[in-house]
Amino acid sequence: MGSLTDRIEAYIMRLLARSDDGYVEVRRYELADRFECVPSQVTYVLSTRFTPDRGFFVESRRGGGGYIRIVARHPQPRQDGLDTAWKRLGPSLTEAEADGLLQYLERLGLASRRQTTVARQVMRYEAQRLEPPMDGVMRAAMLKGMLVMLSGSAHGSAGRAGAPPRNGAGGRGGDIR
Amino acid sequence: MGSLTDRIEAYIMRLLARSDDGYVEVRRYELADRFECVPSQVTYVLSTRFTPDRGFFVESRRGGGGYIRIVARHPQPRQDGLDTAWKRLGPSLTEAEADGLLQYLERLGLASRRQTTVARQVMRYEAQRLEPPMDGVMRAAMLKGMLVMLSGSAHGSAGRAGAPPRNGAGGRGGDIR
DNA sequence: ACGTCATTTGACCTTCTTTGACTTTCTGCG
DNA sequence: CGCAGAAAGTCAAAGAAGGTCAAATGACGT
Repeated sequence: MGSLTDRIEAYIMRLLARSDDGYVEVRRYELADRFECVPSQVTYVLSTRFTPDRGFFVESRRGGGGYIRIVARHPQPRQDGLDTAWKRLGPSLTEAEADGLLQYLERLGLASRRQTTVARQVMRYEAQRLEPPMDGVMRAAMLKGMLVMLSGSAHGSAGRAGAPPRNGAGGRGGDIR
Repeated sequence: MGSLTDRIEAYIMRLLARSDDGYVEVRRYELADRFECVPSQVTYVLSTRFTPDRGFFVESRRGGGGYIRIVARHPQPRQDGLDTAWKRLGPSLTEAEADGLLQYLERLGLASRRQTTVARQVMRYEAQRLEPPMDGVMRAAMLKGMLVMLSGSAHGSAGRAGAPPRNGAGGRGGDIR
């Protein structure tokens, strides 16, 4: 457990959580050195885990004094993160979009790993039996239901979140800037 | 009794019972090794015993550091009326049915007045802009999302949202299948 | 015995991770 | 300007899991 990639991801996540600007700068070779791996391993982690899809942006410079800057789109776990979530919620969602939202909720500590996992699975299961236009509506609706529960206190609400997740909509080539 | 499949199933069940988050992660080859069988035997057990309609979801990842995660929809066997609620939940719901379920949740103290009210409003609003076959799907999905949040974290009361961020390493999300 | 359904196995496939050789960009300095 | 050195980027091959599928075997009911 805990592949190299996972450990590096966790490390960067920790740095991000600690910084209050919502971004961190690292040296590729320093990371590689700390984790005793080849530099390109770092590139791999960045391109598969810190994608725009998951709410991150990566910027870098080569040459002397080069660096890699990782910016989190949602820096502070804030209570009004819920509003943001509602705003990101349209009438229909693709699987990737729904996934991004679930990860977002988990990062903010609004939903637990368990909850997001179950939600993801139920969505999959249900989507498979629905015709194309409907699956998106179903995903959006499920998310809405989840948000509704988060928005009110019944007794103790949601569980707390665990560690930062990852998952994948297969980070396509790291591209760009 | 005592078929290989049964023993592996029992073993996983035990792991699940012991975990307090309602899910466990295993390595396919480790299980195969422990039970001295081929890896695909494990796949067989999972696909015949840990199915969605028995209340389980399986998520996995290939490649280095791969794993198989088994999640129980109801961490605590059958607490509250959650299970009943899931059963009453088909692929589609009329407004009246959805309403009945919301009342049911409220009666059990699983959802607050505020939550059910918001839910009802959102459903109304959304239903109005959907074509006939879809509104029902939407209602059912919203309820599913609500139930997912309710089955939150293992021990009923669970953590309070907004609890300490903490979060270090360890995260491993997963792909879904 | 015979047919059917559930288990076991095993050969082969797909996906994710790790490595390493080679390329492209920058910065600084003659 | 042009070159050296410092970073970071690319890409493809090798390694590590897990998934599939169908054939062989077993269990059971009629």
